[in-house]
Amino acid sequence: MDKDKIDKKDHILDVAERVFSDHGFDGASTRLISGEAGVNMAMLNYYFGSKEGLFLAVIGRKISGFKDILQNITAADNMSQWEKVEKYIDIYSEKIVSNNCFQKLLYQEMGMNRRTELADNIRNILMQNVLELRKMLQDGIDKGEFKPDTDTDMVTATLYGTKNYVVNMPLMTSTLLGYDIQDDKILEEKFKPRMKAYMKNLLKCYLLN
Amino acid sequence: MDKDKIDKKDHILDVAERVFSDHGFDGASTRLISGEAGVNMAMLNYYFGSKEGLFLAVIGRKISGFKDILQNITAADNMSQWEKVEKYIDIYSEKIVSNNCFQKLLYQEMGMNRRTELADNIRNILMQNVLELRKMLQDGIDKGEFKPDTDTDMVTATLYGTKNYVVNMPLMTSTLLGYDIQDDKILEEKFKPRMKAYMKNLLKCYLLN
DNA sequence: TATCATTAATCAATCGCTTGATTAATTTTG
DNA sequence: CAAAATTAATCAAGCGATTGATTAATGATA
Repeated sequence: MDKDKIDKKDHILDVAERVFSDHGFDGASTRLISGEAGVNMAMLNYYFGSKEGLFLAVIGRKISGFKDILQNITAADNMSQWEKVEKYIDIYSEKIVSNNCFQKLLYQEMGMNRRTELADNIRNILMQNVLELRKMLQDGIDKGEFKPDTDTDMVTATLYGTKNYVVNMPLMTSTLLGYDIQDDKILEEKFKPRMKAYMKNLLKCYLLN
Repeated sequence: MDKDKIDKKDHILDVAERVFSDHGFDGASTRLISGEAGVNMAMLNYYFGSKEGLFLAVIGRKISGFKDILQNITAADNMSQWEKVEKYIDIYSEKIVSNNCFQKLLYQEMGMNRRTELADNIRNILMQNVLELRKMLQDGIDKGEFKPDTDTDMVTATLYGTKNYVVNMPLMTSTLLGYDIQDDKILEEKFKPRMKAYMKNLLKCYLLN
């Protein structure tokens, strides 16, 4: 069945996502992935062509959809630029924090300086989101809603960087914050609201006149 | 000669540090490291016992002397809390940005969830710095200099996270910022000042009444 | 000082093993 | 039956590590 095939591919992708983010691209062997997924090793190549193809598929699956969400925000005419930023923070916090497994994966792979086609692809995809946010900020400046001396690029770095810092080093930040952010319940009830409130507050002070 | 031996080991460590942070632990093969360092492969094992030993040596060398930078600031009595924060930003930007190679290495290792002695050591050392900053912020609140609703822990995440984001993903942020932050000259003349100014500005808005 | 002994440093070659990928054979499916 | 899916077996390449041989440096001896 086509259905079963898709389900199976999806299952492989689920497992691969976890294994990749636990061990990194190099550290995650195809044997380990296929073993954990309970499928024959050759299936990975059969379905995804190569290890890199599998990795791309993992990433591609996650990224599709996020882009659309962003453009809905930026396109909206009935919102002030600040309201858009707030909305962006909400969506971003909600989306990414619950997918920290994937996020770590990205961040790890991007940190490496190897200029492969894979890395370039990822970079391009991420860049689209980043540029979308920057545009949102720049529009706010142009409309006189945000301070004219706003460093839009650094604000982007702050938004993404703050979240990455917390999520990518859970063992450290859990000590810092005083609760275990790897616990889903705590993450949902404590960290997400805190992250949203803080981020809005921080950027509000910086951006608004 | 003893001198030559130390120099050579140091040279290997220099190269290893770069290669490790470029390719990650798994991605950096001993052949690549020894090749780039211009030494025979066997020398790595001869000097450092194993690949992991080499990795430990790279980190160990950096870690020594990391501590007392901060305490000079926090101890100063003739500065306002905000001035201390500014000073901290200056030192931090200066120190870390120029060591971004090592920094990337650290956070890469921390990102992986393997609980090794190595990872724990790194965490502890980083934690000392983090707590120092938090104390500085808390003092500011207690003295009524900073807003009472300041989220000190998230501020530290922002400070460290923003820098990490830029430095750890140079190929992406260089596109974003419009210049190559891997170029030392540009880093020194353009990025460092920009980073300092932005960070002070951002936190000033958020912290001060 | 000159000769021998010992240690440290370096090398090419190679070990056993794992890697990602492919093959050819087999099973399942429609 | 034909096509698609799945398997075990196999491949060359690369991995970290080790080996034994060789050279350079140092120490000991007389």
